[in-house]
Amino acid sequence: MEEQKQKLKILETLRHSASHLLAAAVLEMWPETKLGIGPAIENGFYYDFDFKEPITEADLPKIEEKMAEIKKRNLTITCREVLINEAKEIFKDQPFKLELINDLEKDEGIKKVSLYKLGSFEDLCRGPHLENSNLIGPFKLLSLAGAYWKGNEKNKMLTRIYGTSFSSQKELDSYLNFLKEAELRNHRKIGKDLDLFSINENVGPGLILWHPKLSATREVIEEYWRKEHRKRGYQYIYSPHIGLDNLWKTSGHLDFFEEGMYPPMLMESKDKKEKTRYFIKPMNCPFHILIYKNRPRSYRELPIRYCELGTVYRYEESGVLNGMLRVRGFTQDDAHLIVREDQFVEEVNKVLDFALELNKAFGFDKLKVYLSLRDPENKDKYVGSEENWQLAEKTLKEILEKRKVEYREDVGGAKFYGPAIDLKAVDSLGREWQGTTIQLDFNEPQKFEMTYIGKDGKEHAPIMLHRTLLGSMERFVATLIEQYAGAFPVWLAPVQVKVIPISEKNLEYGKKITEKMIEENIRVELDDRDERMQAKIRDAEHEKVPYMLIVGAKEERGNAVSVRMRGEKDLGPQAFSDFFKQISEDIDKKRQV
RNA sequence: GCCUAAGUAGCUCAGUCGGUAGAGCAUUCCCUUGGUAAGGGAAAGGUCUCGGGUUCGAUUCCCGACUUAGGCUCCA
Repeated sequence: MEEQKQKLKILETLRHSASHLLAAAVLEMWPETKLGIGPAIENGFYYDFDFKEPITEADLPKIEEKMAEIKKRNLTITCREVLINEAKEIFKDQPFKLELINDLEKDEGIKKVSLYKLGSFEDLCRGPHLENSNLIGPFKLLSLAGAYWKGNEKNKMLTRIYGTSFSSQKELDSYLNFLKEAELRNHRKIGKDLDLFSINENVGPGLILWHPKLSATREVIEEYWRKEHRKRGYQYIYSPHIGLDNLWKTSGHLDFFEEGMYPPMLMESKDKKEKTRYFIKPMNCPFHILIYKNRPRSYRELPIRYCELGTVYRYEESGVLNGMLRVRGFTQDDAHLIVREDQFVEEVNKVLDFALELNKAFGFDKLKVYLSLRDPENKDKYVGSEENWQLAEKTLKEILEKRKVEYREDVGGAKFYGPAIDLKAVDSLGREWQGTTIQLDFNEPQKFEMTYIGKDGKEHAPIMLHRTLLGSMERFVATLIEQYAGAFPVWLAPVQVKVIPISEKNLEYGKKITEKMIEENIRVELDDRDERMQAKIRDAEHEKVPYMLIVGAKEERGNAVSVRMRGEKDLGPQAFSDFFKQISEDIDKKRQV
C-alpha cells in the first residue's frame, strides 16, 4: 500500500513536469501565449493557455515534437523562492499568473512564492518537480478543450491541452490501448451498430427512442427490479407526468430548480384571470408525498416504502447532454422511504444491502462509496437546521464505518436538502459510473408538513429518504452496454437464441423449436433468410446473440440442435431438451455468460 | 450556456480547386439448397443537416441556425 502511494507520487511529479514541458514548448512556438495553470490529474496532465491565434488538433503533433526536442536538451529543473513583489515583476506580462500571485498574497497572506525553471521557461509553481527534463517519461498529447479560467463560467474561456505521461513506454501504450478499448465500448456506437436506441432531432435533444432490442433488455431489468422491491416490502405506485404550479411551489422546485425545468404549459380558464400553469415533473417526490399525506398515518405504518419507475424531465444545459448517459427525459428507479427516527439506521443499511445485491446481478461486483457532505464554507446554500445536518452527517458516517466499507468524503457534494451516500459501480475497464444514491431530505417533509401519529398520540415529523439504486434506466443501460461491450449475458440479451436452419428443407424444424422456445418465454429469432449458414452465423455473431442453434438434416433426425456460443466455435450437437435446460439455468441464475 | 470540431444513401466512408455525386455493406428481386464468421447477379436508394448571401450556376465559398462529439460548468 505504502509502495503504491509512493509510486503514485512519483507519477504525479513526472506528469507535473511534463505539463511544464508542454508550456515551455508552447511558449517557444507562440511566445505571446498567456499561461493559465498546468497540474497533474488522475490520468495525465493539462495546461491552460490563452493563445493569440486559436490552435487546432493538427497542432498537437507539432507541439509534441517540440516537447521531445526540449526534453532532449537535458535541462536541469531548478527551484527558487522570490518575494511576492519580485514575482509580480517577473510575471508582469502574464495576467493569469499575476492574478494567482495576488490571490496568494490576499487570501493566504503568503510573502514568498516558489518558481520552477525549465530551460528559459520559469513558472509559478508549488512543485515538486523532477530534477532534469530528460527524466520526464514518454508522453502523449491527447486532446484540446475549452476550460473556464478558475472553473468559473463567468470567466474567460482558455484553451486546455490534455496529455498524459508514464514512467515507461509500455505503461503509456497500455493506457492508450485502454482509451481505444473504451472507445470500442462507447454505448453510442454500439447503440447504433446493434439497433438499440436513437435520438431524433425532430423529437428533441436528450430524448431517447428505445428500439425493440433495448426495450427487451429494459423489460427484463424492470421485471427483476419490481420483484426484488416487492420482496423487500416496497409498494409500487404510479404518478402523473405533470402537476400544477402550486405543487412545485410547495416542494421548493420553483425556487431552487426552475431553470432545470421545462417551461410551463399554460391553460386558459374562463373563471380565472390568471392562466393555469402545469409543469412537467423533474422529480417524483411530491407525488409520493401526497399519497402519503392522503390520510393520517400511524407510527405503526412506518416505514413506508413507495417505489416507482418514474419518468422525469429536466432541461439540462445543451452542452452536458451525452448519449444515454446525460439526457433530458429519463426514468428513475425511484423510491421514497418515510421512516421514524428509530428506523433510520436500519433502513439505510437495508438500502445499501439491496444496492449491493442488485449491482452484483449486473456484473458490478466492485462499488466505490462516496459520502456527500455539506460545504462548510457555504452553509447558506442548504436548507435545514444546523443540528439536523450535523446529526445526519454523523449518522451516515457511522453507518459506513460500522459496515467497515472504504469510502471517500465528497465535501460540498450534498444536495441543498440533505447529505447523501452515493455508490459508483466500477466496470470491467475500471471506470466508475454513478448509479445508487441515497439522499436524506430535510426540505420536503417540512414544506409538505408530513406527519405521523406517534405512540403518544401526538404528531411527529418523519424522516424521508430519496433513493435510486440503478440511477436512471437510461444511464444504467448505457453503463451496461459499455460494461459488456454490447455482449449482454443471456438473461439480459435482447435476443437470446438465434435459430439457423442450414437449408430451406430444415426451415420447418427450425420453426418448430423456435415456437417451443417462444412458449417458454425465451427471446428467440429464426433466421429464415435465403442465405448460407456461414453468413447467418456471421450476422448472429455481429448481433452478439449468445446462443446460435444450427439445425440441419442431422439435427432434425435426432430432435437435436448444434449449439454455438457467442465468440466460440461449434460445441457440437445435443438434445434440444438438454439445451433448453442449460439456457433456462443461465437465465434463472443470471449467469454472466 | 461557453470553447473547439464535425454533419454526403439505413450504416461505414470516398469525392467535387464552384458545373446538383460514388463504393462496400444493408434493402428488394432472381439464381443458388449450402455443415460453423461474407455463394453469384440485377434493381432501387441522395433537397450532399437546414436557412440566408456571393455567383450565370453552391453539396463545395461566406454568414447564421440546428444537431452531434471532446471538454469546462452542472448532474440521475
